[in-house]
Amino acid sequence: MRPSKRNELVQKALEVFYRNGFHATGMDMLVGQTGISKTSMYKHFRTKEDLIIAVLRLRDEHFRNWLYRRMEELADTPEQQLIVMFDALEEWFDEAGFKGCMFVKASSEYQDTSHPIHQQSADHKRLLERHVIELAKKANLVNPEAVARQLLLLKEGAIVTAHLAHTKNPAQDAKAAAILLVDRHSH
Amino acid sequence: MRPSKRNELVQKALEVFYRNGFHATGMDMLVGQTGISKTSMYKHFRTKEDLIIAVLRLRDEHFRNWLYRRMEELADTPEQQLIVMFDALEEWFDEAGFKGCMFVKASSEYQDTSHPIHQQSADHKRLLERHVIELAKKANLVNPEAVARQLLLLKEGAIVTAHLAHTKNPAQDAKAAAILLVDRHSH
DNA sequence: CCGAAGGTTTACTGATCGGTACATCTTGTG
DNA sequence: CACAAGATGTACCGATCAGTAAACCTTCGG
Repeated sequence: MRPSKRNELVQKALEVFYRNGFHATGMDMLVGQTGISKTSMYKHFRTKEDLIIAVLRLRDEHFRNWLYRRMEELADTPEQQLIVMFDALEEWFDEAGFKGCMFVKASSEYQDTSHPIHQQSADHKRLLERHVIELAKKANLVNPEAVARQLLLLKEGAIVTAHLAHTKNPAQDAKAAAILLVDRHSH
Repeated sequence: MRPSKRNELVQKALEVFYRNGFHATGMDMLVGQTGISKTSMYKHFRTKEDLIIAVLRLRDEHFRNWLYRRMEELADTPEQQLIVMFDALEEWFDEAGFKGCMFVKASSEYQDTSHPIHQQSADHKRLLERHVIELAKKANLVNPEAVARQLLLLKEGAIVTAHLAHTKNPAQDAKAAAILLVDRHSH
């Protein structure tokens, strides 16, 4: 079983699911869009849900890697990295195919908290939170956990709002609030 | 055509869609859960999408009425009303069947910006924004539009986070940040 | 060159999707 | 009560859903 085919499937399925939604994307559409036969898919993944979970794992890896790296590229100090997170988000919002957070959408379609897909989405958010808390600690902020959670509320709000597009630039609104929050909690 | 049956249908469909999702809820399930026959449904609504739009309209009315009223009950001044919005949200999060924002979920399942369901969701957010901006103006805050948008980012973030449940109490985190924001913009 | 192991494709399954035709029942008016 | 108008329920439509059986290639040791 060549792993390259499997990776190719997950990669392409990610694009289709992100663009089209989970329930709205049938396995037959996946066949058409990926050029991979259905039987091959079911050799690699027992069910559609298993495929979605693999897709979310890949998305988690890609997104966190991208965001963390971009934050490091845009600023040197941990304090500034927390702020430029919102510049990185703005870049993402401006990308052509931007359609909001894949994990929010996944948990919207699989709402039961105990559902593996919902839990996978929650895991992603937990990993992000841990990283931002670490940065807040490195920045020597008072009450780093609380600041981190507040910054992440701004992040989630900005993503949702950017997708619903009822505000011109949520990333910069969020950044302004973030600057205030970080400033207030620095020594 | 008795309007009461129509209202009953929309009301019950709202509950099922909210609990179960839009694509995941078939018309047959709706028949089972509402006790209303499919033909009746299609006499009132040409398509499933039309029904969903009616559901979202009702949800918009109910939710905004509830939130606005609750904010007025919990505080007297416009400035304080902006703050206690997050106490009202917390009450919502603690309700038994809480499953996040119906409009975020709708726009997650109908992603195309030009889709009527997506636009309906965007309309709801716009109406909320207008109201919060008015409050910020009444509170005599500097740059009321910006503060209002920032508060709403916190609101959206709190709702998403409460649904994904990776943080104990997003409403109070958001409230703390809101107090800071409002304080910073008051004269 | 052979043959077999294993991945791939075609063609199909029962179930369910959104939506509809038509017969039946309910209701307001005389 | 009679009767027409309109709402209702049953039974069904083709299309599509997730998932599968079995024939079909490809590849590699000998």
